[in-house]
Amino acid sequence: MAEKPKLETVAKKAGVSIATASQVMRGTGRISDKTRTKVLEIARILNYVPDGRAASMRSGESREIGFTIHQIANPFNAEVISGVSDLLETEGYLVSVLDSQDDPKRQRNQLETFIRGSRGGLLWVPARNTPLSTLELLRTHRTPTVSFLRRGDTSEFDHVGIKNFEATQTATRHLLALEHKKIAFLGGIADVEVRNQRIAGYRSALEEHGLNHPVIWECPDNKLSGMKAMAGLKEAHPEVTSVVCNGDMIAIGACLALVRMGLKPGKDVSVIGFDDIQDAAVSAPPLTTMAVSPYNLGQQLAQVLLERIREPERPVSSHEVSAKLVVRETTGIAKPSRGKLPKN
Amino acid sequence: MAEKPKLETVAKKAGVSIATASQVMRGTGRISDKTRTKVLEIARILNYVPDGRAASMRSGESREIGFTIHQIANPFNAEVISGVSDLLETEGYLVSVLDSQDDPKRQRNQLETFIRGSRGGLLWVPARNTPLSTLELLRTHRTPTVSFLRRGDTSEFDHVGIKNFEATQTATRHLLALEHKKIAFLGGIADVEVRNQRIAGYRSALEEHGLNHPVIWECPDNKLSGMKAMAGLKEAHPEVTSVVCNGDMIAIGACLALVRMGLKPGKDVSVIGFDDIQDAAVSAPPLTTMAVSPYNLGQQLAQVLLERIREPERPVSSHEVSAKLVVRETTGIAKPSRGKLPKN
DNA sequence: GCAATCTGATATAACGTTATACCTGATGTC
DNA sequence: GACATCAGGTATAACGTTATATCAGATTGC
Repeated sequence: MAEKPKLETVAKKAGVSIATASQVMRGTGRISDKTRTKVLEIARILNYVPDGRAASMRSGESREIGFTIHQIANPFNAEVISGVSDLLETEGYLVSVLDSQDDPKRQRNQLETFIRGSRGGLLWVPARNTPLSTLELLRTHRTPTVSFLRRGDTSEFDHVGIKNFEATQTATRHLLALEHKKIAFLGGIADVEVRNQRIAGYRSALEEHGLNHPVIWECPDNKLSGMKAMAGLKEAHPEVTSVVCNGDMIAIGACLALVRMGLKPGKDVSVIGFDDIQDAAVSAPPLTTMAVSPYNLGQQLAQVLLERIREPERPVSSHEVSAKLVVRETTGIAKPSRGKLPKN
Repeated sequence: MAEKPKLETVAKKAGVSIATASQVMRGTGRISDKTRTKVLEIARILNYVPDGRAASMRSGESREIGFTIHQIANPFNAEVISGVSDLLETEGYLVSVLDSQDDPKRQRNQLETFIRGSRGGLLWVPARNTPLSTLELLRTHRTPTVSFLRRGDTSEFDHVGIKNFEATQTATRHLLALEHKKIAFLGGIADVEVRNQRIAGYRSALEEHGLNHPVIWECPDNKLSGMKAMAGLKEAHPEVTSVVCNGDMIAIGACLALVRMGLKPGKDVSVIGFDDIQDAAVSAPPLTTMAVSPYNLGQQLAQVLLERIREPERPVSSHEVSAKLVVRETTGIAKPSRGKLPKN
C-alpha cells in the first residue's frame, strides 16, 4: 500500500525536520530523548530503511564489500567465503560474492559494477590472464583492495596468499621420504601463478634427490576432471607411483579413478592433496593433504581489508600462510618399482 | 595519481557539456559522430566508470540483483547460482550472492542492505522461521522479488520451486517396487516446509502399501552429517533396508557410513538421493537420485525475475518443476528381511 | 540585567547522475 | 523571404541523503 518511505516521510510524521530525523537515525548530534524515541518509533512502524545510494553518495562511505572469485562452487573457496563474510559481518559490513569463472572479461565487468556502486572495499582473486587495463582501472578508482591467492602481476595491493612453493616442496619431500621415485604433479591450468609456484616447489624437492624428470599433468579443479586426468596420467605414465595434486577435489577424483582401475590409494599409488577441505577427512580413504584452513584464511583476508579501510595510507602488506602436512591414508611407502601396471 | 573521474571531468576534457557527455555514455539523444567518438575516447582514457549510486538514484533503475540463499557451500545451491548468474549476466544484470546460513536475523540484515542499495530485483530462499516482519519489509519496499525453493508462508511473491511431494513419492515407490518394506526418510531439519512436503510424499507412498510406520531422521545437509546420521539411524533401526534422503550430500555420506559398517549400498541397504548434483554420478557407488537439474532451475528462476522486472503488474506466478528418478547403483532389490545386522 | 553559554533543533548546500525542456543555427518549403 | 522543421547541443531541476552552519530559547554567571 504505502509508498516506499523516505526520511522526509518519517520526519513529517514525527513532526520534526529532515535534519533532525537524520541525526536520530545515525545517533549523532544533540537530540532530546523525547524526539529520539518518537522518531525511532515512527521509522519502525513505517519500515523505513535509509537509501544507501543517497547516504553513500553524500557521506562518501559504504559498508558493502565486493568479492570476485574464480569459482564459488568449490568447497575450498566456499569455506574462504564463510570466513570472510563472518568476520566482516560482525564489523557491520556486508560481502557480496561474484563468480568470475576465471574469465578476465567477466571479472572486469564485475569489478566495474563494484566501482559503479562505489563499494567500501574489494577482494579479488585476479582471473587468469588479467590484463593490465584491469589493474589500471582499480588503480584509478582507489578503492581499498586486497588480492587473494594470486597477485595478478602487481604488488600495489595488499595480498593474502599461500606459501605454495614451500607447500609442494614439503608434499614432495614426504613422498620422497616414503621412497617414491616417480612422482607426478597433477592439476591446475597453465598460466596460473599459483600453479607455477607449486610446480617449482615440487621440482625443487625432486632435484634435491637428483630427479630431473618431472611429470606434469593439467587438470581443472573438480572431482570429475581429477578422475579423468588420473586415468590419462596413469595410461601415459604407468611408472608413476605417487601424485602431488593441486587441490583436494582433484586428489579425491584421482583416488576414485585409482579404485576403478583396481589400484589402492596409499598402497599401490600414493596421492597427496592440497587445501584440506572438509571432505578430505571423510573421503574413502581419508586423504593425506597440505592443510591451509580456508576458513581462517578467509578471516585473515577480511582482517587485512579492514585494516586497509581504516588506514588507507598504510604501506602495502603481504601475508603468506604456510600449509601443514596432514598425513592420512592415501600416502604410504612405495612399492618395489616393478609394481603392477594398470589393468582395465 | 588522477582523482576518480566523473562525468564532469570527461565533459570538460572533451569540450562538451555534462548533458552531452551523459547522452553519449548512454547512447541516447542526437549526437554527432564526431563528438560521440571524442567523448568515448576521453572516457576510455580516463577509465571513467559512471557512479551507479547517482545514476540509479536519478533514473530509479538498477541492474544489480541480490540473492540470499541459505548455504552457498552446497553443490546444489552452487549450481543454481551459476544458472542464475549466467542468464542474468547475458541480460546485463549482475547478481550478488549472500549466504544467510539459514539464520533469519542474518537474512533480515542482508535484505535490508539490498533494499538500502535499491537493488533492481531480489531472489531469496526464505530462511527457516522467517518472521512476518521480514515479509512486511519486502512488501513495503516493493522490489521485484522471487522466492526460491521455499515460499516463506506467503503467496504474494513469484515462486520457483520443486514438486517435493511428487518427488519423494516417486522415490519411495521405486523402493517399494524393489520390495523394500522398511524405508526410512533421512535428512533435513524440522520446520522447513520443503522437508515437510517431502516427508508427506514419502508417507503417502508408504500408506499406499499399508505401511504406517515411517522412520524419520533429522540431519543437516552435508556429507559428514549424513555419515553420522546414517550410523545413528542404523543403530536405532537395524531393520531399515532402504533410505530416502533429503539431498545428495546426505545420501553420499550415508553410503560412506554404510561402507564403513561393512554394508554395500544398493545391495545390503538401498539409498536414494535428491538433487542429482555433479558428484552423484561419480560417487562410489554412483548414486540413484531424484534429479532436478539445478543449473536449469537457476535459469528458470532468473527468467521469472526478469519477467517480473519487465512487467511489474503481472499476476503472481508459481512454477514447480518435477524431479526425475535416475536409477544408478545405490538402489536394488531388497534382501530377505532377516538381513544382517550392522556390525562394527 | 546583559553577555556568555548551552541545548535542541533546523535550513541548506552538496554528492554525480539523468530527464526534461529549451536553445541556436542551418536547411527546407512554397 | 518568411516560416517551419530539424540536427546538435545545453541548462537545470530533481533523486534522498548527510555535513555544516546557524538559529531561537533557556540557563548561567557575576
